[in-house]
Amino acid sequence: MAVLRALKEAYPGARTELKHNSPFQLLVATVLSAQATDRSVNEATPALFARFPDAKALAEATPEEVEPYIRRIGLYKTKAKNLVALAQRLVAEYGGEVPRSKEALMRLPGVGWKTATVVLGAAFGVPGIAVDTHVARLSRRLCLTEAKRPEKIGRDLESLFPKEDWVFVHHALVLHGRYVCTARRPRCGACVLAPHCPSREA
DNA sequence: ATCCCGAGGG
DNA sequence: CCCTCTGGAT
Repeated sequence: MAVLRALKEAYPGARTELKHNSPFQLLVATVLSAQATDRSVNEATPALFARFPDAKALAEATPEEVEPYIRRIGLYKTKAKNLVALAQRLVAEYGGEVPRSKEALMRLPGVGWKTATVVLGAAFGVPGIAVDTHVARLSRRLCLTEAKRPEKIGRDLESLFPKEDWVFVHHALVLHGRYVCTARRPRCGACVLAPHCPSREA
């Protein structure tokens, strides 16, 4: 598929830009990234992970202790409460490790379908195309789907690309959405996908 | 459908 | 000022 070839050339080895040193840290960073820029998350997590390096450390904290580290990310009260509860459940139910099934991940507070799919792919190499605001927007513009629900968009995309490329496609579309096919003023003149895009602007 | 929410861009 | 940012829970 032409879109896949263009993405591979433009974003070779695309992967998450969220700073992390373990599956636990990736899970926390991904929860924090909801409705936030990865930049704001990456500015907060070094200090957060220095103070709470693993699930055990975070499980012993209170939400009020966590809030100052993540306040500038936004939605901080909900996220602080979710992260502490999440860490406590990792310790209580999974020996402090991150579970490797989507069902188990989605039972954790603050973790929905998108976050679970991202963590499985990025941390454990489980194939899947997570659909966030960028992937949804680009899929619409490229007319790769007509669906609106993220799970359905994901299934449509997975039917279009080889399974071994699913995780790459997710990250490449996110990067392309972040830097080129932006929500407000897409830079169609600099877009490697423009030849294949029905929505391109002159 | 609504709420959570700070920060940067246009 | 308004829109957007790798959403999830109610």
